[in-house]
Amino acid sequence: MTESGKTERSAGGATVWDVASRAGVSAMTVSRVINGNTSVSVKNREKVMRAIGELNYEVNVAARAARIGTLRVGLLYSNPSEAFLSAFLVGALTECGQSGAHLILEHCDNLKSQRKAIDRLIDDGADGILVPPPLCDSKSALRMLAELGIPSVAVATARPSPQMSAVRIDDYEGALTMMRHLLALGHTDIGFIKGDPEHTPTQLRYQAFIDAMRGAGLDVPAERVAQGMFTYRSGLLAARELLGQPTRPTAIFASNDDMAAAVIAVAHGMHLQVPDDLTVCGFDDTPVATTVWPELTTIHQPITEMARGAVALLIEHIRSQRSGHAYDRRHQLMPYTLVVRESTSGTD
Amino acid sequence: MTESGKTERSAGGATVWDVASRAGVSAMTVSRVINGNTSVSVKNREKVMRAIGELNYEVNVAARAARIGTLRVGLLYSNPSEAFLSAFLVGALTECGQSGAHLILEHCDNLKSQRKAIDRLIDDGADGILVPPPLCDSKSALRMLAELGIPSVAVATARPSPQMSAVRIDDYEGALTMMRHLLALGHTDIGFIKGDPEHTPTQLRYQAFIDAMRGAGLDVPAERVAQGMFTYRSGLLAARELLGQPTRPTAIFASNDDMAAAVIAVAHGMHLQVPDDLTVCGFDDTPVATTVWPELTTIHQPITEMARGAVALLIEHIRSQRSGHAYDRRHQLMPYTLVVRESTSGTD
DNA sequence: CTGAAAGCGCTTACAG
DNA sequence: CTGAAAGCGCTTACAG
Repeated sequence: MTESGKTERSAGGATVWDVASRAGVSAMTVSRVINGNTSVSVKNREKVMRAIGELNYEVNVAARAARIGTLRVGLLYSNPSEAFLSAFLVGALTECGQSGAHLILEHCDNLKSQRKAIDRLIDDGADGILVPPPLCDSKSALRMLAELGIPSVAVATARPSPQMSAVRIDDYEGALTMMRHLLALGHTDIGFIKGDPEHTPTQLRYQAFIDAMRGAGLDVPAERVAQGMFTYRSGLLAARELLGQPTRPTAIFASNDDMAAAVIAVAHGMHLQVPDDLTVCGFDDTPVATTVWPELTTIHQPITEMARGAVALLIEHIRSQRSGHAYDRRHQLMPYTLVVRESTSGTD
Repeated sequence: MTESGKTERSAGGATVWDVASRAGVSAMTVSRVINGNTSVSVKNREKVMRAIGELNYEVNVAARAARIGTLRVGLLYSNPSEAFLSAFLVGALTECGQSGAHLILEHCDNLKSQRKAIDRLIDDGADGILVPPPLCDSKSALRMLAELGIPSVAVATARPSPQMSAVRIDDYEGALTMMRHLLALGHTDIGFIKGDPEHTPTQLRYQAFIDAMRGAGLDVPAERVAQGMFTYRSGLLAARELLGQPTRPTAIFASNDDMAAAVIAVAHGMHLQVPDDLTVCGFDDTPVATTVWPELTTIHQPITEMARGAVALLIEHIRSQRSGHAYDRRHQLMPYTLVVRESTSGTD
């Protein structure tokens, strides 16, 4: 516990001056390079980049923030599940921490409060706004943001607007991957629970189900599809509908985890063993997926990473806007993962 | 979107110099006051405090971090529920963000990896360590930390060690509050599901149940108490045990939400309506409490706030240690709340 | 395209 | 107990 440790442990320790002298340029040039400023000769830029690599230089975000003023990232949210919000916040806060930015939160419900929440965010000095679901699918919210011209990034929307940057997974491919898993297990009679029609992923996940069934030469009778709303309660109803048929499907694909958890509860109520008597799977990989028993096979949507990416995109946008550059909206696709747990098994 | 906005919106804008000139002292004295340094005359301290209030001064954490080096807060975690971890991270990251500190995570399972994880945390420059459950109840982990003499704070342990600061709720009083709710609803035949015996809150929550029953002049037959492990699955087993008796209790108090969610699932399986046929309640108020239907009546444990408090305590400890002061361990009790939702009702 | 200077707000020695 | 000076690492005008 010596006092000397304090400085020694400082991350790397190289400064813009170290990089500058090694590269044979001024600190200013180094600063310009690390901030993506274009007015640096290719030659100098390369020299600086090399020096940065050799010295293992990392910018001191605290010092930068001290000079530049702390960036404020606004988060406009309505009523996502708590689990989603937590995962999202972890990612957003982590990235903000690393960039020395502050996160400010604002909640809203209806249209009128959307307007107010956005105004409050801007009054509080938000330099850009993060828009998670379901707001990222709200036309009115997106329009307001566009009119204000404030940098914003949509997260986990399935149909991103070209006007705005977005970070998402491919919901269609994700659902297709789950279907391949079920088909590979030998299931041919599969039920599906749709999500809230207001959310953009709903249609894509359903379409993947239909396409996969057709692709396998299988019929989809109307009684194998139930409407849900992405809530546990709606899953309860949908599961009773699907399992109350004269003949039962051997598997149910619920288009999110909350509804899949409800299917398991209903199945248990009917003395059906999961997965022996009924295979169940969800989508999203939220905490409930590992809370219930058996744990859910699901598609992992990397919410935390997506939030990090969204903050990074937002900061990039704000930066380039400040230095007067044009900024092209970016649509970033993140990788999803099929997570096989105990709720799915073969048909034999 | 004028450039001028950038500076205007800066938080308040008052600096140590502003405060100093208003208080008629030097910037140094102001700095000493805001850092809790003792060597300032009472008179000057008061003058500074007044000036801070009048100017609405807030220290610029970015500038401080630039000068002092970024503080690193280590988080040593093993296998809490994801929901707990998320809520905890949100609080810890928020507080770290506001203090300009960085959070570094390290995971461990068994004893050997505990040692390694702590070493890694220290190698990575952790200035202090946060210890959430269940590690905060691990004697070996606490001993290692004590031997190293590194500032640490236990969170949500029911029996805090006097050697270490701790932030927690009163588990006994919390459980008592829930019992009063059940008793007030008219329940006299109440089942209880105990938690993992290795966790310190387990005993206290159980004791409160026993004491409340005795206090109301009610018996607690052995078959009204089942052993759980705080997991959903153990709750499934415990619920079957409790509800499989010739006569059923009218209410079940599960000592956490995961187990309470399992009780609801089992009850539904037996065609019992919750809360009409069976009242169910949990403890902790984790996301699952609002995911299941009906939503759970539970005791809200303010994990996010507790994590914030823990980080604040830790930073205070590190600061005073650095400036050579002794630091008294602090045990902070946070307020819990009874949250009444739809899973509990009266007996008539 | 490039750099020398001054400064962001705070704190660490160093004096008194 | 108190303060004048120097500096943390970076960036914003200002020159060239």
